[in-house]
Amino acid sequence: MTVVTRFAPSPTGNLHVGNVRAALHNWLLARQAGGRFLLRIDDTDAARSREEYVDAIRADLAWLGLHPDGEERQSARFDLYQREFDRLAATGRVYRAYETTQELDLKRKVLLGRGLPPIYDRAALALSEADHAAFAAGTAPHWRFKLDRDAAIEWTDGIRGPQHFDPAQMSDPVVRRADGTWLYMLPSVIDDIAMGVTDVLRGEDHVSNTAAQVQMFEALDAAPPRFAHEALLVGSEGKLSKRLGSLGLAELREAGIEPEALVALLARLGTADPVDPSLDADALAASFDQARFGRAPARFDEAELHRVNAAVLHRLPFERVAQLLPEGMSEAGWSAIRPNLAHIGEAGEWWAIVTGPIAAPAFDDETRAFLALAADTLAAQPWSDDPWHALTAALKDATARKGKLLFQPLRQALTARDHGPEMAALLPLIGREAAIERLRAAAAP
RNA sequence: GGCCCCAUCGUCUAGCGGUUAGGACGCGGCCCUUUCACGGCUGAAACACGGGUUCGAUUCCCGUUGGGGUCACCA
Repeated sequence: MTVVTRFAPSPTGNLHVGNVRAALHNWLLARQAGGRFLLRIDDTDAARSREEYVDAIRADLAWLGLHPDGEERQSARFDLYQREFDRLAATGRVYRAYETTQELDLKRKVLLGRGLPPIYDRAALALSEADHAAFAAGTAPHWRFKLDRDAAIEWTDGIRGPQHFDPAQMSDPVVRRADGTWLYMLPSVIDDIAMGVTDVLRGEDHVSNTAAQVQMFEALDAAPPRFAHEALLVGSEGKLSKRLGSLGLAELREAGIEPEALVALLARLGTADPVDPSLDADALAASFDQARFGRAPARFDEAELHRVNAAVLHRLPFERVAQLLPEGMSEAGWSAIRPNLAHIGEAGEWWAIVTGPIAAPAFDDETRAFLALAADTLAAQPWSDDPWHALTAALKDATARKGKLLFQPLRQALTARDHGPEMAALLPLIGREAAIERLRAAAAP
């Protein structure tokens, strides 16, 4: 059977690192199996869902290169939910309840206060038709899914192994609000069935949802998909690291992170496998393995992301970055400068140094004389393929200078910097005339 | 509080009764390089604690401590 995975964000905010990891892993899982990766916009909560977030999610996935093979939208599927809901109502698997939010809150607090788990007491299940009629006059019901408390819930989790849940320890989940709108739990199951989802890979914050949903699949006469729940990511801020929910893609992008870097890190973080900055998505997919992920929360370190970013940058081909580079920067320029970059934005600084003008430091008399000689030497020499080595070799013969004393003044006069990309690569980019000019300027008193 | 996960170098982790406790990132050193970076080699660096079980525990069991998740008319 073809593998079908899905990423099901709700458009109530921008994607963050945790979301993206889930999306990426589902994409990798589908891709390695030659299956399909679907995007499902879980916008059942009309009050919190916003169209701009839907667009942002699509844009973020595109930026990362995680192109969905299909897209669904829950707000367009309410008819389907109604039909399936009716089936459950007919068999008594959903029931009406009338407690207000405040009442439920109170019940929970009382239970918690007595050291008991806050499980719904099923009071509504004992209501008679007369009770319902009485309530119906003033209150619209919300609906709960009736868990089968006699059926132990079990599944083999792709990451956590065999799972057992006692339905008696769980509350019957509310699946429909009093205003008739849908809650996440049931539509998700209905859609997973309708969309043919074979593998549900999500964060471990969904484990208890899965327990309830396993019974929903059965109640709808469908076999549950394979489930896998991965440990969440935590931030690296201090000792009390919090769950990572805030770090958005937008700010990562602004910080100069390339999508390939985020993909490379997120594909491996939590496993023992080395992060692979090779830019090869197929290789990442081929080696993706749920079972290799640890079950303890992994720390997401932004500093590490920046390191991976540098490694990725050093491999990015010119065609990939041409649009992002300063006007006029050539492929040779990219090749020369690339190894010295941590973020692509820095390319501009170096290119500005190549194109000039530059503000070289002041030199002492002796060094100025040397730089004047360098200018003359360069002017007298034919411009070769490797002018840097031709120049330094000639100067080495003509003067007593060598090593740092030889090249450092040249670098400073030519680039106004103490360090940087290899001069052998830089000098041809600067060009003969400009180089002579810079040396003469630095030699002038 | 109930339930569910988890605990190995600074970090991510391998390990599935007897290992010089392995790898990756980071860090130190060396090499390469007429700079920095890149690259190559190399070094330092860990089994949370207390009880068991066993000839022998990092490994199995129990507890303590510590982390994470969940218990919504959010997803």
